Amino acid sequence: MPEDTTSTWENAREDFVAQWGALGSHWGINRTMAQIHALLMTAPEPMYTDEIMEKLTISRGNANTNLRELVGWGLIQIVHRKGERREYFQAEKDVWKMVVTIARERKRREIVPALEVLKSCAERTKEESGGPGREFHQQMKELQEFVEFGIKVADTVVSMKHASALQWAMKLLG
Amino acid sequence: MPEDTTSTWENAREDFVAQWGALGSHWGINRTMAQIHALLMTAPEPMYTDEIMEKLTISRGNANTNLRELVGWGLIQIVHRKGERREYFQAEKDVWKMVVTIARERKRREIVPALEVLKSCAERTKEESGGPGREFHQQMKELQEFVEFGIKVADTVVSMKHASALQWAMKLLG
DNA sequence: ATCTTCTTTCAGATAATCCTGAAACTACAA
DNA sequence: TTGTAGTTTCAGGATTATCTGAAAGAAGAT
Repeated sequence: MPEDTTSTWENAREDFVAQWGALGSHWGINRTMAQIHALLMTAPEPMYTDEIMEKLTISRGNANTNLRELVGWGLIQIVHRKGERREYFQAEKDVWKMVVTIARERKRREIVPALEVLKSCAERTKEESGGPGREFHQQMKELQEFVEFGIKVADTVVSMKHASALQWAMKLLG
Repeated sequence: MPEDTTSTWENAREDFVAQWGALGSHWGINRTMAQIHALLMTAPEPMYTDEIMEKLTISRGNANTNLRELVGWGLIQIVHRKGERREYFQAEKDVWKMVVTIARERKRREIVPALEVLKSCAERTKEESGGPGREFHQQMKELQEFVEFGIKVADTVVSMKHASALQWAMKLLG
């Protein structure tokens, strides 16, 4: 087996990393952060900063910032090897756990603040007695209730174990 | 009632527009596009380009581009008034329909292409007999199946009428 | 055909985001 | 204390996304 050429799985991995990065940037997630995540998701062993820098050809600062960010999201963990000082990083590989984590974080960071604004918009216009003001109020309330309901459903699903969620979804499809 | 000050509901509306814009940009949607959408969602009457330009203080080119984009997403419609040549725009106000539209478009534009890459990654590594290559293959397959399953669930939910979806969700919540 | 009103396009300007690299920092070891 | 290995920070640079405005295009009205 030639050692100087990249193996098939490593080529596929590079495509995966690139696509994950592109997907991230369409969903408001920094491309590099998504790429690091993809890299760690598919890493046979935990990796350390310099390996990641080299694989993605990015600077130390960039790698460090995005690794911290990923730790902040709870998508990767720092692990230590006995006798070694440097930090290694590993990603959660279970897809369901990953999705749950992302859902929790996005809710906390984006949905809840948006909901607060909807509530405030509804509250401030509740005295509107007619016309456009009243219509606006109704609309904000409707939107608020929809989001609150959506949060409840998401919370329920996300608190399930993978198997339960699967079973539940199968029933829906059946 | 003083006519020279902005009414309460219009202040609330401005907050809503701003927040919707911010939310959009956290989810990979151009801020202006989201703002125009918010503006039209809360417009008592269909609006035309110049009104939108003024409300959001944006250029004609920007307004036009993002209005077309919104039409492309199916989130707003062009309407004509009899005897008038210019185009008016109105947004779908039903929240459920709106969510369904967004889900359909994002699936088509982002999820399906990403799925193709997963499939290709899995396909290209199916011969890997062991070690990291095999692990990678398994992971891609798992991810692919998860996404395909997610798409099925989403399609099912999205094809429901609002009332059915609500009923179904209520049962889930217990 | 020419005018008028409205729409579209796009090159260049602007703004938002992201990245680099070097210096500062931390902590353990000798 | 000095050295070494690793981590963090952040000012300035690079890149990408977005916006402007003016010119060109379209189509009904006269």
